[in-house]
Amino acid sequence: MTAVSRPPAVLLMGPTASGKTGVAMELAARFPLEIISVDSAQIYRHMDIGTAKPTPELRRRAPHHLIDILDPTQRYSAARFVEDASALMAEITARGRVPLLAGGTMLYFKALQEGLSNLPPADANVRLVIDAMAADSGWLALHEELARIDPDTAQRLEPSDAQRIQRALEVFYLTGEPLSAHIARGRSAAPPYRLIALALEPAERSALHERIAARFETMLELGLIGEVRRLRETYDLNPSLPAMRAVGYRQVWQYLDGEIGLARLREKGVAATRQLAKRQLTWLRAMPDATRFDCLADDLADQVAAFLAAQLELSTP
RNA sequence: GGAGGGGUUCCCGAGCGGUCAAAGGGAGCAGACUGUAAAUCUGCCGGCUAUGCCUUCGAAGGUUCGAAUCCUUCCCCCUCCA
Repeated sequence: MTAVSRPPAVLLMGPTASGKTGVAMELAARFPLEIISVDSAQIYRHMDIGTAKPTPELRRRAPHHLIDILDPTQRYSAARFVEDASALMAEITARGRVPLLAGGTMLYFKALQEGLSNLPPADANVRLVIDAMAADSGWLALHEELARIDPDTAQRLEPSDAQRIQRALEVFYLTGEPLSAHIARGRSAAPPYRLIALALEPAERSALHERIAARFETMLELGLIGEVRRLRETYDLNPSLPAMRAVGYRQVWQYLDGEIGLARLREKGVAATRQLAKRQLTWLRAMPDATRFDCLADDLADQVAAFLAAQLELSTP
């Protein structure tokens, strides 16, 4: 199969508050697309305001996938995303439509494009054991332990990077083989699509910062605090769950616990969002194959649509 | 009017004669990233013609070899007594 004869799939990437949803809706109105959300927070049900989830109205106008697929008590992963997204891409393509993968979870985009090594999934029990070991002897000791069983990985990980040390140890305990050995065997193949990667980036960071501040304020007005309160009443949640560590939710959690006041909640919520956007932009810069658009442009949707029209033309000779 | 406390680098805040461009935290900037990724971690963070120089600790003087640190006056802020 030549590159051009492979079916197309569009990747719409951008930092938070860059206007991805609006562009995606506009594209869906003009092309036969189905949207696959690439968002580690919008997968959660009842987390609507803080994740800036597309409204039911928008979701009726175009098919959306991978939204509201888990309860906030559950965990997701890059590997599951690749699985889910790949299956959906195949279905959508079979329907004669084009998958539009839109979102801001850059690891998921990367995993989809470059594949993943064959590694065991997370194991809650093993992680509990490792946590207990860390509580007992400290992460420094676990980093040393890792250095004995997997020197390559230990060297590349900071002794302070507890999360990755835990994962590396977990892989070893589950498989008896060091993480680096698994990785050395390569990655799964990229999905058989002609990927059209689009990146929304602000020409001016400060303008994005203004949008972020305004949007967080809007979220508060829409009842973000109440949303988190309801989540706490409905589910058996705790602040270490991935869902409750999401930007905004983590800060509201602290507010509801009385750790911070409203002013501080605003400050911390907005700052956390800016920091997220910054990390997303770092990912984007490392993806040189993406075609870039200034997300602050007035005619952004038109620009993207025009580019996409030309690209899709190539795919349907 | 009287008695105290205080003004420190973008913010909070330590420093209280030299080892101070000034702890620590926050924010910001840059980066890393393989089943937690809206997570986790790292570096930088007054300026420069840089193993040194220049500007900075409310303002202006002064003491001292040497001051963010001591003295004087002045300008603000807070608490308390009237």
